[in-house]
Amino acid sequence: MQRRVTIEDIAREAGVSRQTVTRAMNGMPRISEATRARILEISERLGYRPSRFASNLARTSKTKTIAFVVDSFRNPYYSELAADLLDAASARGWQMTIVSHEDEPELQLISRLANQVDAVVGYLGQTDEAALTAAARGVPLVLLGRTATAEGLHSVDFDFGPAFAHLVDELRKRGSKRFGLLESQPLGAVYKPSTRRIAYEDAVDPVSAEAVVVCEAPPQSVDAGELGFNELMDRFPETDTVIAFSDLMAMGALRAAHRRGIDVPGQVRLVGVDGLSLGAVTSPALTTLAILGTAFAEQIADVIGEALDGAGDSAERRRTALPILWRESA
Amino acid sequence: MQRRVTIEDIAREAGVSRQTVTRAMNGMPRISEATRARILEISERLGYRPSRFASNLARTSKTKTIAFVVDSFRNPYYSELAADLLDAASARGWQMTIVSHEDEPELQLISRLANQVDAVVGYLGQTDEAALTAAARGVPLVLLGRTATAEGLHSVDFDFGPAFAHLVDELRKRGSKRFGLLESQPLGAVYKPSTRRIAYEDAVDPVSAEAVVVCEAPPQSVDAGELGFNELMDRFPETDTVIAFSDLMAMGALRAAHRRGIDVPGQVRLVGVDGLSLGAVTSPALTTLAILGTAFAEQIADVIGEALDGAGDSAERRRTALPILWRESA
DNA sequence: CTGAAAGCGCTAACAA
DNA sequence: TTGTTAGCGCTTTCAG
Repeated sequence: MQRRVTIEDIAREAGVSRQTVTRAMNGMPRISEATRARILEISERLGYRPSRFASNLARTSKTKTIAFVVDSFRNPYYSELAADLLDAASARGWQMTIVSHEDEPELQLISRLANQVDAVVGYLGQTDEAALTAAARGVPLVLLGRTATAEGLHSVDFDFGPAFAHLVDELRKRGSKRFGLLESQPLGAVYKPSTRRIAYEDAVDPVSAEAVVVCEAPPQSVDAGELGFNELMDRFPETDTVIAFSDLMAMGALRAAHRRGIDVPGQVRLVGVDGLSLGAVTSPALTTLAILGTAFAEQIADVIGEALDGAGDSAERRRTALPILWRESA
Repeated sequence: MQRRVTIEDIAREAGVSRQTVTRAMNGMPRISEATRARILEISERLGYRPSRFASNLARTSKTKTIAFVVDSFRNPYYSELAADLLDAASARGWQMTIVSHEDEPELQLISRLANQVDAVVGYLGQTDEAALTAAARGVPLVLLGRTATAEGLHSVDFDFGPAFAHLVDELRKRGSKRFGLLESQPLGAVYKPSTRRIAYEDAVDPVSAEAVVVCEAPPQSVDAGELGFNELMDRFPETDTVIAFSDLMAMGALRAAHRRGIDVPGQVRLVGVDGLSLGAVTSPALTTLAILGTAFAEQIADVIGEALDGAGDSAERRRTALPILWRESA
């Protein structure tokens, strides 16, 4: 392996000091155009590449980088959230790197990230909070979609309770009587009702609370939604309003409805959860309980900001409200 | 601003040397469990956060970070490409940061990135190659969707010529006679036929070559596709095969076809370009000239890899083939 | 098992 | 306009 070309080499070649090279390279003042041009020419000839670690170490204002961890980046929910977060991050002058942890064990991923970024945010599944904190080795961690309890752990969670209560209320005003629910479940896992489901059951009448289908195949997918909708309508034909726990599933339900000749929203109203922009291009466009959007991303960014500044003692914990995005399907 | 807590502070507090602290923090051997535990406790109490710049500077194997620059991350084409690229990057042990350049001038963005990452790859619009190279200050640049000519600039371009020839050929075999084309154009820009259009015109018969609609409103959008399809069918009712220059436009065309009661592929065959996974969930599913996929991402990653290793002298330039993804719409 | 010394490559502050 | 002197905070030899 070749020794790296440093400013030292350029300085020697040009017969100037390292400082002069720095000035030339970074477009700083107090240097003559002639020497700058000469140095630039030499650095190119020598194949010089600055070391960002060295420069950031020496520099007073260091660039902040945060890592956003998702399950799979192919899920539009994550990519849209990433887009929102990216905007919020660059508005604050941060870099954001996106990491998907397909196979790598979560704790290992976190400790790897810990010496590459200044904060880690994402949907982390690991429930042992002490282990998470330990793996982060002092780097702030912001958990999404759950509420942290351990000291020093930050989190932004959703307020599903009020959201479902409000949604069901509004739907009733529009004539909904019998609700049905489409939930999905990771393949082969032991079923455990989600916080969403619990919030939903609190919001609807007892009969509706029974009409729940838990889709088995590929969770959160369009196919799961299609399968689930069919099963739901077979088992609970009275259903006049279907709530799917993700927009992708709702899209599958929409497709199933088309195929069965069920008019949406004429015969069955359909509501998703997530707020995917994709939901706007289906026909009919999808009404949804919107998680995504600038508000959520800004809130996350604020939490990160405080975590970055804070000495690490006080932990930020927020709960975010979910507005209803009325479109055509309900 | 507080002075930062360093290993020095911990060492002093613990009454050991800095090296011992390093050993404790990084889980290195040759240290007793007792002192490790004590040091970890102290570092937590003091709120120590390692400096990734210092550690990477001192470390022999540095982590590589590449930046992927896109127009807007809300376009599924870019987010799917990002996902592919992310896989290729993490397989190589690289970090990837995604940057969208909404307002920031491109050259400024590049020179900013130049001291934060080890390579920049993306769809860069700037045509002045010398300016690009200068802005990158020695950091390798990989241009996508165009072919670089200047020295030291890498690129991965598409081979539209053979792709369209092959596509048109295959479609003819399936009975297509009259082709129509949907292109889109940035709002308010002077129209300049794309390389895709030129390749297309070379592939079809003269009459078909006339049937081209350039959509004006939001380029590459579903709406543009819908508008364009309507105009195309009004002006060229003989058309039996529509090629849209992006999958999103094709999705809009599909919607328009449904609304006009035109059966796809029965009356009109429809083909998109991009290979979005989204195209698999429309009904009928979208046939497309696939850009996306592991092959493209791997090719890009290879180019980046060589750029990262290479002394910067030889430039890698590749052209990638586009396979046809036959689904239901054609 | 622990410590001392010597950098990693660059920039800030000052002096010339 | 240029050079000098100190670091930035950490890890890597190599001794002890």
